[in-house]
Amino acid sequence: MPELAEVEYYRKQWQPAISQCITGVYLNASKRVFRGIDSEALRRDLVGEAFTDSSTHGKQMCFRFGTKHWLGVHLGMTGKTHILKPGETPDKHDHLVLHMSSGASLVFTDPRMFGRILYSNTKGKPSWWAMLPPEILSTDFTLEYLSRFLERRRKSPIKAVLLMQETFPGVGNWMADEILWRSRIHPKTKAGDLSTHKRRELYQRTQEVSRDALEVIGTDWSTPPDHWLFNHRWKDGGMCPQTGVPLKREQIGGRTTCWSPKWQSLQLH
DNA sequence: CTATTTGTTTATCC
DNA sequence: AGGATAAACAAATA
Repeated sequence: MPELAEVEYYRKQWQPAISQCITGVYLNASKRVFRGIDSEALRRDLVGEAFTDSSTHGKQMCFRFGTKHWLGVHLGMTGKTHILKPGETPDKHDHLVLHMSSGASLVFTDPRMFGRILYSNTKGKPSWWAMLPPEILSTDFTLEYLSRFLERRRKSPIKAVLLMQETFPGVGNWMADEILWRSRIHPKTKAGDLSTHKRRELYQRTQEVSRDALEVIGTDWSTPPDHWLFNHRWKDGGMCPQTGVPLKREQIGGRTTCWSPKWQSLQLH
């Protein structure tokens, strides 16, 4: 499920264990979520270290232990984090379990295993945590920056462009649809065909949807209000909250896309 | 049985 | 070279 707000929600799930020490690490190195990393080092080095910090960047999470242990968690399509109370046992898809000094355990679970664990033992930020694009709500995410990217991806449908993490870190399928609906832009519009006005609209709605999502979902996973597209977009038969007309659903940019005909008009150059 | 899934990486073609 | 597109990954759910 995870886009930027859901990722923020899942980051917070481990917070009750902040400042506790790791007393043991359970993992199964053969699971796909550990692809490309030294999971044996992770298991060996983390024991005895204290949980010192956590943060997110788009869909990436970073948990710090001591001063030089960096644990990256990407939730993929079905990843989750939660805490196991003392005495509770992990289930089939709990791929990483950190036993803490309180007796509780920090768990990363992911049935589909599109998620990924990263680990570095370095004094400063590892590259996977340092080499990241500007966040959508940062001051470096400007209209000019956004416009340059739209020009570079001018031949692609705007829906596909919004899903590109190199410039829209944390935007996923539902956020992209919400942004385009609020901007009144048809998802099939080529990125290069957006007028100056529509580019500004897209910029402002992208920041707005990020803020709204963090406030409503990122805080306590509340259900968004019915005046968002969110509650209407998931299955066939939904109605546009603005026009009352049935929403359309179709594959665009390889993903199921929902939009409101008439409300979102196709821009042509 | 089929089709679907809030994501990313890789291969292939242009 | 860089961009566009589709397939692959894997398991649950309807």
